[in-house]
Amino acid sequence: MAKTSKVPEATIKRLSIYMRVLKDLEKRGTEVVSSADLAEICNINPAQIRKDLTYFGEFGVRGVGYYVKELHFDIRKVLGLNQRRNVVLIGVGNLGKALLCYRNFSEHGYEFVAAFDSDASKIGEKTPCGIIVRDIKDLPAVAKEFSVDIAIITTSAQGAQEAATAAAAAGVRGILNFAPVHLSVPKEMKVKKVDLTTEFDNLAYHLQPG
Amino acid sequence: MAKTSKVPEATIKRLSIYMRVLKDLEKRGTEVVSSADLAEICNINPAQIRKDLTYFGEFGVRGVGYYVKELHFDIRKVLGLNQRRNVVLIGVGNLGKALLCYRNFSEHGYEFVAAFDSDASKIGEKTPCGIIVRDIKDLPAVAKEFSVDIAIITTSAQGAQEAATAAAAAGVRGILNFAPVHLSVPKEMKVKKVDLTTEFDNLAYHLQPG
DNA sequence: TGGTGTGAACAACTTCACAGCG
DNA sequence: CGCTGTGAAGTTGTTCACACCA
Repeated sequence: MAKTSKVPEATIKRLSIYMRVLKDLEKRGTEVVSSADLAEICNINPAQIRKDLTYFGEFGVRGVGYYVKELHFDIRKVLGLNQRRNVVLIGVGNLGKALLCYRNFSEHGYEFVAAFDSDASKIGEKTPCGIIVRDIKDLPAVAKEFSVDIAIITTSAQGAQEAATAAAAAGVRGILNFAPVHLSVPKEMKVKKVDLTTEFDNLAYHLQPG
Repeated sequence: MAKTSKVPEATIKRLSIYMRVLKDLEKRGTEVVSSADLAEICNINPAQIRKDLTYFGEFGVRGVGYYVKELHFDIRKVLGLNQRRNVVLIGVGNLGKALLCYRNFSEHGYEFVAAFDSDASKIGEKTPCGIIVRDIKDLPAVAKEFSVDIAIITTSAQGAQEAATAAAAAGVRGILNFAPVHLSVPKEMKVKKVDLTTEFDNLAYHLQPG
């Protein structure tokens, strides 16, 4: 199996969606699911689903479909979700505080181990969820102690590049960036950007007549 | 100008990014910018930028570049950002509360006019930012009073479809969905999905060796 | 029979390369 | 001369259609 010939980024994104649906189906006791069923639930073309899966192996049974439990397990493995991940957050503003409290992450195996800010007046502050804000200077020590591999950046646009550079220096390898700027990082790192204002602008565009 | 022959969704997304950069350049007093300069800042191919712009007109001057102020104005117009937009939020959990406090939205012309929940115990509660949680049943009245065109859904996965249906019935035309489910809506509506767990999973995948 | 796995056709988007113009 | 605007080429991702097999 696993001939990683060249997997589209979009496929990875969808695998994560399939996984969530499978988790749900498993909880409900569904044993078998076809690509057509999954397609219906996710609103994705069935052929797309089959193709996505075959990038990583042959998980289905012809004439039957996919065994839910088995496929769920296999996708988890493909995505590397069989271990919990330690996460830090940099930039404890409103959005940062909210994400620290967002329980969903922990349920999916992502654990906040620390939060940082460069604003001296915030350091030592205890966030609603019980995490204490630390000086960004402590990041390398924390990253080493907890083996942190993901950083969430929720600083202002101005502070984001500095945060990314600090994360890179501390050995963090993945960044989820909420600041509205492009980040330059070493090529072995992976950055994903979430740009909420862009999403709004996009809706605004489509709201226009004509 | 404006021959809307068929604009890629990706182009709209990028226009929003260009706009933010132009806003910044304008503030700094830069008068002219070339596609190469913009490309550098946004980390996008220059030809891509020129092509994106020509979907909506000829904004540049050959041999010179683009006048920052002018282009900024023109893109705002294209995106339909010359009016403020009223927004409601449905589902006042942690994430919902945080978004209500997120000042950035207001700075970009998006104004929260109300927040809703279906949980009776939350109704009447005042969020940190001063918005009072209302019964979801009041949505139609509020939508009519304020001419709401965008709803943010931050309910649980279970509550999301119901929220979307309510929004649709109230005449809302755009949805920004943070719940991890596909929403069925009338075809004249536009839904954008923000899936934070999927983003994490994506990072986890890339963290794997090999 | 029914649903997977997959090459081949198709569609969408990106980049190149250069003509055209200030 | 330099940078935009753009057809054409290239690349990437999606859908079709059907062979194949439990």
